[in-house]
Amino acid sequence: MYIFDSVQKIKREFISLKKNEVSLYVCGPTVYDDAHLGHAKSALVFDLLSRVLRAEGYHVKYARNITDIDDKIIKKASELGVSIKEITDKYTEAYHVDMAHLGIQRPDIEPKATESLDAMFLMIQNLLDRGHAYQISNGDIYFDTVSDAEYLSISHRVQNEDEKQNRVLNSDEKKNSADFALWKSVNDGDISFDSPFGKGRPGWHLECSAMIEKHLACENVSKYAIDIHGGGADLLFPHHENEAAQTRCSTNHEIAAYWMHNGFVNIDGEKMSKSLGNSFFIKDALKIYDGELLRFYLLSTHYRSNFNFNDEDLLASKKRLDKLYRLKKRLFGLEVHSDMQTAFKTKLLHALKDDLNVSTALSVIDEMISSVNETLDSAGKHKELKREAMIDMAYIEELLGFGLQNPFEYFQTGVDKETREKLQELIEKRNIAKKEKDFATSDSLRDEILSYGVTIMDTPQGTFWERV
RNA sequence: GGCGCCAUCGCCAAGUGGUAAGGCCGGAGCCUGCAAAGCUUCUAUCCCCAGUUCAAAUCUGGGUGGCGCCUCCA
Repeated sequence: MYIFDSVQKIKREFISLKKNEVSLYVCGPTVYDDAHLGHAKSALVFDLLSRVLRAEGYHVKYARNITDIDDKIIKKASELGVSIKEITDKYTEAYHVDMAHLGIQRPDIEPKATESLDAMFLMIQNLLDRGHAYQISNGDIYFDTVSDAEYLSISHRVQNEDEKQNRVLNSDEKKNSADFALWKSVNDGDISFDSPFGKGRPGWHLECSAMIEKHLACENVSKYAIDIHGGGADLLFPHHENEAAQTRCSTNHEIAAYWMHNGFVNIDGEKMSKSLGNSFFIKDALKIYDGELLRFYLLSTHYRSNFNFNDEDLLASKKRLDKLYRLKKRLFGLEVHSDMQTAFKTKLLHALKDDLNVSTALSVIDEMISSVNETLDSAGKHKELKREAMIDMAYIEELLGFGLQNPFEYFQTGVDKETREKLQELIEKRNIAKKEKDFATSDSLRDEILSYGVTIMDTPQGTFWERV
């Protein structure tokens, strides 16, 4: 397995801290609103990663957090006059529903900030004890960035002159403008939590560091807490930089051995943002597109590239996914359960092992589809070939998470029962006309069938219709 | 302004030193009563300039053009 480490900025061979085990932590959503396509992309990428690692034989411990303490949640709750739990429960559930539609497996652990406060207190106390944090007069606790010689080693940023000047100009008690809050004290009756440091709420960077320590970190094994830490590219700074600093200074290890950051999703060439009014929520996309198609499309480009979501490309993806299902149609009826290794399986995994090279993986799939179709065309009954193709298809389902539907239903989704029956009736009539070589009638029947927004195809197995 | 990423066929997109994968669209053909589906086949020298090398899309330098982060963000 090779992984592009976005901190070292090179592709590195992946060597796990513990033999055959991988700990993976991905920054999950802040649950104050519906998830958009960007959340989908990130969840999809790391879903794929965990599948590939498992296929490689690793026992994967995958954690993706739910940030359920956050100023935006509190703001929304107070605006609506409800508890933050009402907000977070609602959007956590919505997140799970969206992810399920995209075929994303649930992570092994889904830690919540509200359930990890003990770990945060411990970390803050450690940082205070070790002289990496300080409390100011209003009760806020800050991380002292100057006390960490390695600060900025994750993002490779350099402190500029402005920031140094800010330090002097700053009227508050922060020692350095780059210092960030570990604990915000709250005295104004806002929603807050009790802590050894007084009432308040944790800084958002702290949540992830603490949850990693609590749920994933392996002690005394190496100089790293976990194997892989992932998230969106925008999290590299300041979020991950600060996470790394907190962990480094409060424990005896660095936070992660490998860092992975996925690229952004843009809509028709524009950045998704609320101010532009083009946030594309998953639940809205699902009203138009099949979840599996969205999975296929969002996964079709390398995870590190930025992704430009648009209808034209999505249609091309649909046609590509259709090919897979057409082959599945041809193989329909065959039941195969086998762990048999095939050349295809080896090639597919090999592609994905290379930093999740999905493009190559898809080309391997396309070539398999073409090759099987070709053989099937040239010499009808190839039982062994069909069996092997079925095994290969099952592997695609397992590794990439698409191709799971019944192939006939896949092409017919969204057509009601009444129409189905009508179509079946028309097809039978047409087949009779065809048999009698009454092509004028059969063609007019076909026109009628087409008017239902479907297309038909005559095959050796009979006549089938598909939604256009 | 600081740090960084990217530029490959009409479109999407791999390849990162050894002579350009794959998909969509399009052309031609096979199959088909005609279609559809499937199959066969055709279509790029890699933004520009200079350099390194036996050899560069791949490395170096300089342009040009996109984009990201630096504030909450997947």
